[in-house]
Amino acid sequence: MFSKSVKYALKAVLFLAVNSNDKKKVMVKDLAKPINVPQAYIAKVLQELSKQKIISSTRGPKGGVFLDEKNREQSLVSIIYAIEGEKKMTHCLLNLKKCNLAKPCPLHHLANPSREELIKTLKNKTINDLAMDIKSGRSFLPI
Amino acid sequence: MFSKSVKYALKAVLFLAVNSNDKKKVMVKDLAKPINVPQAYIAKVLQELSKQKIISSTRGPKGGVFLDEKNREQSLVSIIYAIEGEKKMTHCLLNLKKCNLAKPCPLHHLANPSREELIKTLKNKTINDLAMDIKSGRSFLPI
DNA sequence: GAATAAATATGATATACATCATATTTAAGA
DNA sequence: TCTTAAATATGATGTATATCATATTTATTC
Repeated sequence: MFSKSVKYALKAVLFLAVNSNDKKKVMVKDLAKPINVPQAYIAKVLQELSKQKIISSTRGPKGGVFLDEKNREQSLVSIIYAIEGEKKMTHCLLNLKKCNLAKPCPLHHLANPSREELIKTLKNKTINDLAMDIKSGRSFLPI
Repeated sequence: MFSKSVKYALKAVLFLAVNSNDKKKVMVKDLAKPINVPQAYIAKVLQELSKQKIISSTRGPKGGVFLDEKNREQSLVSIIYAIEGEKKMTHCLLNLKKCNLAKPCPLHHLANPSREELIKTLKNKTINDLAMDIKSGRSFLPI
């Protein structure tokens, strides 16, 4: 479904949503272990997220990565698209260039409703929404 | 979403559904071009499908690959699972081992309904169903 | 039963994705 | 302003997926 990089990114951002704020930064090495992702790898993913303003960071001593209020209001798709681009989620399921509503591929009408439903859901949910679910015990972020 | 191998498999099977039967076999080389897939690659995929009885084949002169009546009644998921296994479609979206209804991951309730809807749809549709769509002009299999 | 034409089996190469390692930049504190 | 601690940039290695090539098996036809 999603690439590993996207899964790692989602886990990292959710972890930051619960465990950081502009006063409380988290070092990459302290984030890698609890979400069970290789440190060097998640570091690279975080760099990309930082570049695209999905997360915030400061360098040097007392530095770290974190989410500020603006970051928290981003949608979940923004994370996915930041890492693997939009096409992968919206492209024709059979990779047909000419697939469209007027000339749909055999899977188009079958699968697109579910797919579009999923995308809509991911567009409407913010990082903060999910963080509140975790904080209130409605969902969990285990290994 | 799906791997290339799965996409190629789906295209190949749909092509066979429309262009073959037990009296009319298709050679691999005559199948590769119209569905725009490298011949040597689709050959390998077809071998796997044949081994798993998703498609039929005979060797030697006048041989080829084709779908018999039984093949046509298989569901679309059977093709997907034959190539990439079931886990990939049903596993937790964040790859969490312990994700389940009692302790759901943050994406669980969000994404699973759409996902299960899609799987159900793919389970209920047979290859023949889609072949009829193509034959009647309701859907298309272009490049 | 020999020649031929097809799928099948096997393995080699290429490309993309995942992981690891290290040098560079930046900010804090003494 | 020097030292240190953090993220960042860059590149190297490993692994899985995709692609290519070739030898083997099997069925047909003469």
